[in-house]
Amino acid sequence: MNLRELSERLNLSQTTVSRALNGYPEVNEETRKRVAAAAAKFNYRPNIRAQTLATGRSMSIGHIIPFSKQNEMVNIVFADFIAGAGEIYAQHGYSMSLSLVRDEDELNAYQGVAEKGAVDGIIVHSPARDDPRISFLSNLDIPFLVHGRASEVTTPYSWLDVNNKRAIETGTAHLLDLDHRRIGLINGEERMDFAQRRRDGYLAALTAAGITPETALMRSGEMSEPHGYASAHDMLDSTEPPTAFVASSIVSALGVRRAIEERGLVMGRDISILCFDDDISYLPNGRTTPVFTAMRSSVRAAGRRCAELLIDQIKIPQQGMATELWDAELIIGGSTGPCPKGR
Amino acid sequence: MNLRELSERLNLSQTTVSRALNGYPEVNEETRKRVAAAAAKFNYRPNIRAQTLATGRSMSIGHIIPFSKQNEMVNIVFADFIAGAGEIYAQHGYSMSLSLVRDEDELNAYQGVAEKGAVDGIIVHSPARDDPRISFLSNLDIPFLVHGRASEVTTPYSWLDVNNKRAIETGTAHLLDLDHRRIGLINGEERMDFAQRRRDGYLAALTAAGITPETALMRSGEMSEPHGYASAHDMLDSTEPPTAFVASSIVSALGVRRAIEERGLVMGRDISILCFDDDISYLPNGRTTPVFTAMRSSVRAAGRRCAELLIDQIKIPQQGMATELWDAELIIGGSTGPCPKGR
DNA sequence: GAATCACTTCAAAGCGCTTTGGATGTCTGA
DNA sequence: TCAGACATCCAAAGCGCTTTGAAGTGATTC
Repeated sequence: MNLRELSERLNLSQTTVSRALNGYPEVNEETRKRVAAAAAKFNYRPNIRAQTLATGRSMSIGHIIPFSKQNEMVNIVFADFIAGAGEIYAQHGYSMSLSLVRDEDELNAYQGVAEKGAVDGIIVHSPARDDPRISFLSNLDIPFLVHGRASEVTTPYSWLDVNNKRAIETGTAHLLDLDHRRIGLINGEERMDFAQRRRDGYLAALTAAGITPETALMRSGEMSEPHGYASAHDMLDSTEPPTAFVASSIVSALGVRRAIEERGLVMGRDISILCFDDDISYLPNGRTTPVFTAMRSSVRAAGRRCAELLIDQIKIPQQGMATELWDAELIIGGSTGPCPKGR
Repeated sequence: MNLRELSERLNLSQTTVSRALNGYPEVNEETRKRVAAAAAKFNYRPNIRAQTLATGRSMSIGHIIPFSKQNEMVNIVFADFIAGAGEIYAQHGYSMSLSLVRDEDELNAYQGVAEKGAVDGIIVHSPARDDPRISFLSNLDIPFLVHGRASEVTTPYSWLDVNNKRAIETGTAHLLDLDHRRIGLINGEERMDFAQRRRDGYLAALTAAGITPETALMRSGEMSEPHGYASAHDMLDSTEPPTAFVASSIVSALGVRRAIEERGLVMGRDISILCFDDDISYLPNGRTTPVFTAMRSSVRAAGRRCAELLIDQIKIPQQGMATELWDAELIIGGSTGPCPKGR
């Protein structure tokens, strides 16, 4: 059943039927009801492909995931992000188009997707410090929004980010307040902008407390359980082991905890852990009493907000760039405590 | 730059240009080269919306995620699955369309997406035992493939599943071989087909060994770390605690481990854990020496294969239903050992 | 009674591609 | 010399919708 058939059955023009269905004012209320009834009766649904061709809008938002970064990207955090974004897309009648492309094809993919008119807007994930995608997309004349920032990119662009530096600075300062002096950092890959900023926050807090950072206490790598474990394991094996850890994600924190407990040490008493908590739905950090003391910021909420901002931008293109900086919240859990005496 | 413009510059008809670009034989090799050169020069890309309207194919596969099941669906496993599927989609020129819909709208969403012609095929995730989506989609005349099975659905459909029953039966038997007699089961939600089958496998193994199952030793719920922890915690508190656990996912196993270690018990010596391991990329179960003894089956590989099967079905609709049953592999890790004497 | 207006409706022209059904010219073989 | 085969190319008709520009009503106004 298509529009022509439906309009023939109703003895109306396609114009009128289309307008009735799309809520245009210039159609008699009675006619509109007749049309609506017939549409329901014949189970008519406008063909979306024809619709997008006619309107010039695809009603879909693109997310492009590069392959080699896959483990970083199609990850635990990404899943929650798209859950949030998808919620908003649904509300506004948009769908989400995911494409996975080989790393070296990524820029091409953006271009392809934009010029082929497959999507109305693009979300850029996990930017690196000097991410080429941003200036590339700027030249492409398609609305896009970055989840995160790219410090070294100078062209203006829309973004939403957590204040990673301040978050980790606050978290580290909290450990310092508990008299910890040797604090290990287990960071994400530092070519990622957020990881770099977190490192900056860590360094800033130490420096403010008059402590000289030690490279032996700073690790970076993928935010996985084994990497958290291995990093903590190494540091705890050293002659001057840390008394506290800052972990860049709850997944690495799980690994750190394992390394601690493996030694018969008690988390929160013998060794403290503070981590960044993206408030992931199925790896929750405890409901009433959080397991880990953490800097928390919901990535799902970020997904929702990114979607809103991007849709705004698509609807009203002439408006300027949108930028939003969120602060993470310090959550006190059971994983931190005062530095044991004499250490 | 569109087809008309391009063909005018080349002094050729749209037909010829289109055919040249799409590799049809009835075009002179020299002409084809001219066309290709011009297309590259003017950076021409066919508008995908026009293309899909003209061809009647949308070149995209739908994945629909219901809201209330979100925590089950947009989860750790789902992320890896779509990573696998997306890889294959990219190879075949398909894109993936994700939509999140409220639970009560889900059937409508399938219908909408199918009848509006938004996608060429659909992947159904995490079926329940009597999943209404399957017969619904069967009536909708659109290719679809279920990742998992729905035991109580009688209409034929295409699916790919892991032999969950056999997997957990094998795993439980392994624990029995180690002389464990009290084995706790920490399962997923049993309205899900896979969870039911895993329970069946657990029961079958116990029964075969002449052991009467106890409801006190069987839990089901979301496959999260806290649920794993809480379930194990409870069971270990009972008067006759289990000496081994079967966990339905590596995430719940992490919780079980926490409950064990919290008591100062050693995993693999005092208490054994066997879990189902979906071989998730960023929660890997150890590389050379697995942390957990597990029944392993890669969900990413399943995603890849599901995509292949579905694309096949889209390309050759007249072929019958595709079904594939995969066996999980027993991986011996450090989390299991013989049952301590006298227990 | 003519002119104006608001309210409805419609025919037809796109949107940018693919594909059908020729048309044209060249070449072959009898 | 001419039918048939072959190789190339093209005009035009879709695909199913939206939207422009115009037209047909009565009702209202002067």
